[in-house]
Amino acid sequence: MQVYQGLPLLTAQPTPQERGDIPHYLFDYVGLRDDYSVGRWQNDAKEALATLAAQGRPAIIAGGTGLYFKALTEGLVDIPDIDPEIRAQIREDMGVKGAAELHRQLSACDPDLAARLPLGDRQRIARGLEVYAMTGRPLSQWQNEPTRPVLTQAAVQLCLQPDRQWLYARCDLRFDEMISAGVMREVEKALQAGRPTGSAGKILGLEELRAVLEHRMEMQDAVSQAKMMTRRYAKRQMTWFRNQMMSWNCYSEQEYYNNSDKIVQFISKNS
RNA sequence: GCCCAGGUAGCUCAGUUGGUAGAGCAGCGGACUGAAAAUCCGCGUGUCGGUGGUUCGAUUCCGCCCCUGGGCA
Repeated sequence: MQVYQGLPLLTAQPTPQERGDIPHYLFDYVGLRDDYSVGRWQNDAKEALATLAAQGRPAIIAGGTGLYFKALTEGLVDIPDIDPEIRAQIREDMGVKGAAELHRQLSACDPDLAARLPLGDRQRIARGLEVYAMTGRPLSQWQNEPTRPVLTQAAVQLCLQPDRQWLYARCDLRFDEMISAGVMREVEKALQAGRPTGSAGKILGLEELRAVLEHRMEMQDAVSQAKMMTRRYAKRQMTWFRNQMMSWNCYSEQEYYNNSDKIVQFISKNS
């Protein structure tokens, strides 16, 4: 979400000052109405890494999206881009016919995928259908192809796993700080160009603040709702980290908060 | 002080004609291959305010006490 333009506060992007001190890549460069995906990010990341490598500078890749890290460490299958019309049609069908009906359709063209997807998983069902419609080949077959990691050089893999209560308190504080930093003005301005159509529409807090601007919701309710969504997201991240990044070096909040020196040492020793 | 109405899960409440209780939201666990700040799947987590009594058995009936809200003084 930090790739999007126009909402640096709401997406908690590094400040201009931070960006001035250290070059940052892949922030603030995608239109709010653009389609974006792991695939595009993977390509952009590959490019940025090559740029840094050419300069002989080390890269620090920071973020909280498990899937994006996975794309880096394991790679993605080389599936062609989907025709926007196909995509739009399937999304419309999803709204009109419902997930269960599309799941039935998926069973016909990709039984293996359908078998492992719940009837309600709109997003993955739609993905399966659009890949088949675009390529004539089931997504489950595509996914059997071997992938190549994007990260070719050895990397120090650090995973921060803070205490749950501490983390939730930070989530709440984060949103309060956004409000006092003037995020409402930022959102109002960003929405003047029209509503985000793609994944940018899912930016945490955007929907709630929009409802406030349109007088459909009280500020107080919007804030607590946005905080709740943030906490849920953090919880999902923790689940991913716990179960998908077990081989990473994990630090709990207590450890990294008090022992940042140790972490810096660890990084410099291992890189 | 008196009279009502309440005290059941973290919250808002339902319910048990007496056999230790269930919804929504919150929360917790899990999945994750191109929308991932997404999309899903699973799971009640409880001294039924306290204390005596009646009863084989009380969260439920009765007494007293405590707390909250409203009314009368």
